Amino acid sequence: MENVDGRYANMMKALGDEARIKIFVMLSKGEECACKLLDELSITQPTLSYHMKILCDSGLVEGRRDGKWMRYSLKAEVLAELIGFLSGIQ
Amino acid sequence: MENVDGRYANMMKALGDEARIKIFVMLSKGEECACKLLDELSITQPTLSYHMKILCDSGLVEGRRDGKWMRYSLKAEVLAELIGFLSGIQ
DNA sequence: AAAACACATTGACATTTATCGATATGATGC
DNA sequence: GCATCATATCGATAAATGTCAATGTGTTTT
Repeated sequence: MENVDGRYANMMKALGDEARIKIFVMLSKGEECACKLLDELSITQPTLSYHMKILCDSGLVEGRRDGKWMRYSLKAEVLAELIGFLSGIQ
Repeated sequence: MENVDGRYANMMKALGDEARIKIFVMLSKGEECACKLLDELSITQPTLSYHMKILCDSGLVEGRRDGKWMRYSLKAEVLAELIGFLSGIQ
């Protein structure tokens, strides 16, 4: 999966899930801790953790530890890349 | 799956596959018949048909019959919607 | 240092997905 | 009308995915 198409396919696969796209939209308001995301969604904590890993692996999201919490945020430049790729089509 | 997030999640799920994103990029050069797509990809004819259905169901692609052939093309306005949605994030 | 908190990882499981061979459908040409 | 070509559908199957309860890990609080 390490060609160009694969990279973008991977990003879109990451966003191709309703829970994850909701998370992504929430993060567009700014950095959020996992616990905050958790109580906006009807999923368990392990499931959230699973989705966050997929989002981070795609490159579209990053997390940092802040004491007990994990704070997640968008990587705007990666999203911009994806938008650029899609805009290049057509 | 009929809320807004679901609609875009569905589009990204459609593009979240390497074969389908390749198809999508091919279609960006203009309308193509299935047979042409088929010999650019290392998949069987039923598998291509399966992928085309997913792309069409997402709204990003449409097909029309032309005699024996099916000609597929991008729906640029739907792609533009998706790009607009992503651009609204961040 | 023990308890509590926030999150990640593991193992299990059901569902979905991608794939194929075989077959059906629809159009064209003879 | 029959053979052929292009595509879709069906049935089967293996692999990937999303989900959870249970448990592990790292951090803070008492």
